[in-house]
Amino acid sequence: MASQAMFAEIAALSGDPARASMLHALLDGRALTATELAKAAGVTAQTASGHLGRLTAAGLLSVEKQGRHRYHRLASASVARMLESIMAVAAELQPDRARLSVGPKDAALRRARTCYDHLAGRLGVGLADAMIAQGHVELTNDAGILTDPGIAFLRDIGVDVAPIMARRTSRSGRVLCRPCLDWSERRPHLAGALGAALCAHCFDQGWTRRLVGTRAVVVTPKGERAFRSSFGVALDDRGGEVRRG
Amino acid sequence: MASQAMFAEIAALSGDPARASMLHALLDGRALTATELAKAAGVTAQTASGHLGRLTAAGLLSVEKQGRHRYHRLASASVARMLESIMAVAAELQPDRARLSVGPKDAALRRARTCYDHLAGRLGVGLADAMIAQGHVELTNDAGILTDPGIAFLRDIGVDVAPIMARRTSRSGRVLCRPCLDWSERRPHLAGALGAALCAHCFDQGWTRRLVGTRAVVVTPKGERAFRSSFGVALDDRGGEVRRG
DNA sequence: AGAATGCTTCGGCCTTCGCCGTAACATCCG
DNA sequence: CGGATGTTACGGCGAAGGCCGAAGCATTCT
Repeated sequence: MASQAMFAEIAALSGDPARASMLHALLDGRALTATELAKAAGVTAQTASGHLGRLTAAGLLSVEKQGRHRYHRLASASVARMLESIMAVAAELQPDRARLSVGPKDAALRRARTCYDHLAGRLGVGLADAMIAQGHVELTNDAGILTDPGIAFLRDIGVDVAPIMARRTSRSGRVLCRPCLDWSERRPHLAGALGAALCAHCFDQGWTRRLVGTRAVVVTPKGERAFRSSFGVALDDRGGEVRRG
Repeated sequence: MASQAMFAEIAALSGDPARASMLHALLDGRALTATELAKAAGVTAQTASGHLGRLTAAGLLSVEKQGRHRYHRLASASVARMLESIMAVAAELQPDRARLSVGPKDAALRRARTCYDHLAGRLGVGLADAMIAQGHVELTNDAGILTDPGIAFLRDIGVDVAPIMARRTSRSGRVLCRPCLDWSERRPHLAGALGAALCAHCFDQGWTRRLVGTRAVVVTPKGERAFRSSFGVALDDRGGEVRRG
């Protein structure tokens, strides 16, 4: 089968440590330069250039030329989903001891991060849990549904629901959404159009801010208040559970 | 990050052509012996043994000893999902010309095959489409929902709905189901508990039968009648579209 | 017990490929 | 127009690992 060779090629490209680091860095959906990616992977610019060339030639990355910079990004959402699914397996196979002995950078990532176009980590799972508790969404590991009160809620807090509504089913008009297994929390959070819209809203409103050079995001004081008042979510700074009020 | 190394290891393991062939062969959910997998990968038994040892050590496969045979299978559903997601990317990146120039084995695979625990190919997509048309399920690329008439329908034709009903959401009791992007049809078919139950029923009733040494399945005459009468689905043998009556 | 089958281990060959140093090309800046 | 910065091309080094033949266990069959 022809696609079998393609399969192996894609997996092999993702399987080199340096390239894996680059893909990992790109998993937050932003476009990064070759130099930034070289630093992320811990290799020289020449080596990174070679890797990026191969990833782009295969179609996993797309490049955008801007002046003397070349911005690389994941070619499509399906590539992001593939990376997520590999991470899910990695998390599942990861011995528990390795998950406990991690540095402060990991702690920040586990607290809140972006996952291509939506929020993940304790924040992402916490927001999902809050919306479930309030009857705004229903979620399983396999699928999810956004309820009418949930649509009203999102509209209330100012989320642009148009891209979400565009995906409702043709027959009943119900709004389905995609869950994404959180590799650090091992529970589903909101992905798909809903997760993307919610994430975009958080950045627009200044509730969250990206940390440079990492996929981690910080919750601003304004965000703390908003998440508490609108969602009833408070993130414990000392690594504990998410609390719902 | 510790999981980053794990990520690269998993992808690298999946990225070798011989191992990719083995994983591919195991994607139908059955357990195969080392010799069968060696033949599938086109390598000698010694080489296959080495590969299988590495895949098992990493946790991607699980082994079951039975007499002088050792049966290998995918370790978990998340591994199967990962493989599917890589295939989805491969299908997306595949140039169209390569998809047209394929042999008869590919034709059989595209007509009907298993995808870990559910049906795929034109048959899988056709069944999904039929259930959508009759209002039994609603499906998007991201998620799906099984309607009350759909539950009744499945019960009518004798499907064991218990494992499906066990997954309904806690609040409203709605039954969500997982779509899976079909790499040959590029459209979603039914996966998750619903897809697994439906697939199991097809084999139980003798509607479909596995072809030895491949993931392809054949539709029996009895199956032809059942699919036509219960689903309104007829598969065109000459590679055309699925027809709904 | 002896033979056959399934699988694994070991040793050696050989290709692949990741890496960097050097150097060239491209773009922006003063 | 030089100089600085970002990126790519080339060549060579070295390690990793895939492959097989030969041989060794383990299990089953006769």
